[in-house]
Amino acid sequence: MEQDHYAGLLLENQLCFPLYAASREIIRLYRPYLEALDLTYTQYITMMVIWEEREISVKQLGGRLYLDSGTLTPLLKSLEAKGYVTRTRSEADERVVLVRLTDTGLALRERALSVPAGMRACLRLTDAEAATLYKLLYKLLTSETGN
Amino acid sequence: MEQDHYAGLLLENQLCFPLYAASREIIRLYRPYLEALDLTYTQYITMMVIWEEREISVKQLGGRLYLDSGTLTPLLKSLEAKGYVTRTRSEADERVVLVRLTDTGLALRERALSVPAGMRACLRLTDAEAATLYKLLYKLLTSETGN
DNA sequence: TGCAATTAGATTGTACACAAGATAATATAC
DNA sequence: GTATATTATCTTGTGTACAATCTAATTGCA
Repeated sequence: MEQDHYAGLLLENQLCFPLYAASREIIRLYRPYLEALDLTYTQYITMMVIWEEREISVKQLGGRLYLDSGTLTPLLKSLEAKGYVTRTRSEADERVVLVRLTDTGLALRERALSVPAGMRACLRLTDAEAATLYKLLYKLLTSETGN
Repeated sequence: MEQDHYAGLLLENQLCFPLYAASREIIRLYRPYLEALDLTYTQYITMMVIWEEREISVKQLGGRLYLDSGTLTPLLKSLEAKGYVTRTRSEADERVVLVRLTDTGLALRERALSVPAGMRACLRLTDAEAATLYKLLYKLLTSETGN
């Protein structure tokens, strides 16, 4: 009786909890790999976008990463202090701050090349499972904005 | 050529990123529901375990939630300040702090009953998709500890 | 043109996460 | 039985997250 009534509030019946816990566990697994690059996990995924784009505004970066300026501003200042990027106001629109990859930042990409394979080896999922998980996570991520 | 070489470092080819981003998005969706209960998301899942156990040590709580005392100590002090739990040293072992549900904390459970259904309505996943996702997330969560 | 609305970014304040180190209590080895 | 190791928790410091607020620049429109 009571079990049924409160079953919805049991941790083991939540979808959010394994999502939250697994996310933190994966980030924890990245730590040793990323420490060698002097990057945190958030800095790492930020660098991924910058490696791809070479130059991008804070706003666009936030759109890609689902992060706002409150998180990105200090993070980008830190990446700038490490010498991986520069931050300059756009001349075309002074509101915009453009983040640009430096040579040091580009060189870091080479050293980061081994990270993804190392991480994949840590995860005990088959390729099919990983693909299914990937699809479902993106469905979650892109579907709930309407509410 | 270059694309292939660096494909592993593209954000869109990461499994970790949608995991991380979806986790934050779901927690963001919980916010309006939990604000009415004066709980953050982490406090909410902590209360779930305490509602279930009534009394639990900080260590056991950390095992259930994958959180350490550095996170839990201030969080539990905050829950204590709100009147939902008490924190007392175990008499049997003075190293252990026992967290106990108060009457106020128990009453909060009633008000939390509507949260899970409200959240499920926000997620546009079928029951089958949710079940698959749940299974894969727990596989991730429980399988990578060996490395 | 001129001004209200919008936009991009920075700042502030609160709350995690978590590594690293400290402290006190208990268990273990000898 | 005592020295040592282990354990549980707390504390400190760093780095996110994110809401709310602020500022400055740009856009839109009457």
